[in-house]
Amino acid sequence: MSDESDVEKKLKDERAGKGEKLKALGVNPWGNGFRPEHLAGEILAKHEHDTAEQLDAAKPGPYSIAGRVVSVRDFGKAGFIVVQDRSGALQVHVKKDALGDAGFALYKLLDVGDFVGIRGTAFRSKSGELTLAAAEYRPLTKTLRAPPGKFSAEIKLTPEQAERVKVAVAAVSAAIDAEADPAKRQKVSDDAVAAQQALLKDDAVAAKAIPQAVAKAWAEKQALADTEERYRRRYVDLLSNAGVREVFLKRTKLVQFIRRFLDARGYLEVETPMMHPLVSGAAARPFITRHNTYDIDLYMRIAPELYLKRLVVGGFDRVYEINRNFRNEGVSTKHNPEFTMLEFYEAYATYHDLMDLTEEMLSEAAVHVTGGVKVKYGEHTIDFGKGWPRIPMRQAILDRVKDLGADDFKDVAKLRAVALRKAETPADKAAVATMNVGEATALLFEQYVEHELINPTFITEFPVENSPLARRNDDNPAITDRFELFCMGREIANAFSELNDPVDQEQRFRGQVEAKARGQQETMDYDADYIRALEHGMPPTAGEGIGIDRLCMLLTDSHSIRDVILFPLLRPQA
RNA sequence: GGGAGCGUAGCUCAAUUGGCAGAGCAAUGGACUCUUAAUCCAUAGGUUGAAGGUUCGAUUCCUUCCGCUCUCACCA
Repeated sequence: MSDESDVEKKLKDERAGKGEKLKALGVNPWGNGFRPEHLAGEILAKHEHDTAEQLDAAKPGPYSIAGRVVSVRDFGKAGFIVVQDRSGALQVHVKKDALGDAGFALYKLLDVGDFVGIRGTAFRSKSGELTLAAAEYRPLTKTLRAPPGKFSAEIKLTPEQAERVKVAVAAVSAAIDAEADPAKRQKVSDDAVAAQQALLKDDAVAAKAIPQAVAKAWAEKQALADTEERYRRRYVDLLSNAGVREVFLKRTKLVQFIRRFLDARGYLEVETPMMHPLVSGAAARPFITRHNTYDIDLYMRIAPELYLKRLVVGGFDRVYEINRNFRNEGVSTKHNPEFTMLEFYEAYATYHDLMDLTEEMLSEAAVHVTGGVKVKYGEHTIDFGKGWPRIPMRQAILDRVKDLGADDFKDVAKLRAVALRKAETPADKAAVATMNVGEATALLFEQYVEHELINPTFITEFPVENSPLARRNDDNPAITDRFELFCMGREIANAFSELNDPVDQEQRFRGQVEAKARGQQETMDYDADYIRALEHGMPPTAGEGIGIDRLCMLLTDSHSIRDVILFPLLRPQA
């Protein structure tokens, strides 16, 4: 990770030297102009069921593909290489007979990781793998740096087979890890593979996949594992770890699904400012940036909420935005300074309608991204199947704190006393001592309930104190028409019927300004223009925000937000 | 910001109480025209994250710094 070592320079020089030799043979090592007409995955699918004899008779093709060489097995005057493009990986057989002396000399200058173009016909190798017999070999890009360790190629299996193979691979890995002597590991591995294959003899395909899967597991282990290097040089991580590619493909699928889901319901996708003159829409500390010509400071947005609601005032009564928010706060496995948020607003809907919508959207998203409503996350299985519980916050607390009664929610002293039981530091205890009923209720929820909510659960009836933009409940002015969705002990969504009473909103803004004056850092500014917009009339509206990164973590079994963000923020290296 | 842990060859990892820094893969040279973690023979590859200290001797013990991971706090 430090400066380039002599070894690194030497390895690079060796590859650069092969580039020079290519030039001497009349080939630009970074040339252009090869236009592949087919994809590896396409060719594999087309001939999936063709036998070796059928292919020998038909000689289908010629096909042309281009991609990165992820594996080379050389036999002197012939060799097998595996070429990977965006669709998958296809084996190619090169031999001196077919390419001629000149063409074969180019192949001899190949390094793993280079890009090549291949033209040839399809056949099945003796071991049954669909392979392209290269009639033309074109070096396309010489790579100066070797990929880290082994590439891992894709293997196609049904989910059931994949699960059985996974169990078998785990057994083989355990056997290998138990053998301390590296020299004996090969034999241990062979024996374990044979044993696992015997167990799966009822499923020939799965049994056959075991050695490949073991190889893949081994390759993943040989590939880039250093977390820092993976995050700093994501391109290397992506090109060497198939599992990482899969996670980000799933992320894209998730976002595409959400767009289609909302588009189909008449929502309009919009883009609102990322640079705000005021801090608004959430309780968070902002990044400050500067515009030179206007000579003003601006805040990177912490939420798009007030702009989206202005659009509802303007008549776009179903809008959504999927975009970045920026919060100048701590970094952790669950927090990145910039993160992606879905916010959507629907006029004439209530927060009850949004619970229905959310349940539908996320259960369908789970199926779309993972193939089913039951999603594995670490030790747990999350069930996204519809019928999620909807529990008022106070009820959720009462269910778990047995010596608390419904009437105690009027008694701030009693609430503080219960909260004190879990307050550990002196600072926590001091904070509890000054809390009002709403704040204490919210704290009790965090202390006793939040972490226990594994399957998706709606919590409703939030105290008005920490909901400055939400509509008051008609029957109980102490609570708001709001819910948050919890899953795996984390907040996934936050929604409420919007406050559209300009007078009430003005008072709540003033409350925020006063809190700021008292020294509270995470408050909203007074937004006079937003009040003015409400004075023009916002129809009754419900709105919701969903953290896309965290949802993506749940659906991809990722345990750090950095595993679902392509380029997470890291401290620059000295 | 607090606490705990980690950093050894290009990659993945070893190194006994503080006693000659090793292995597999990758690389280099050679053999090999159906391999798929190809195989076989040979070779080379290191400022053990950085700086300082203790010691006859430090990858190992101590201090400081850099980076990362986990965790707590703030937060979504």
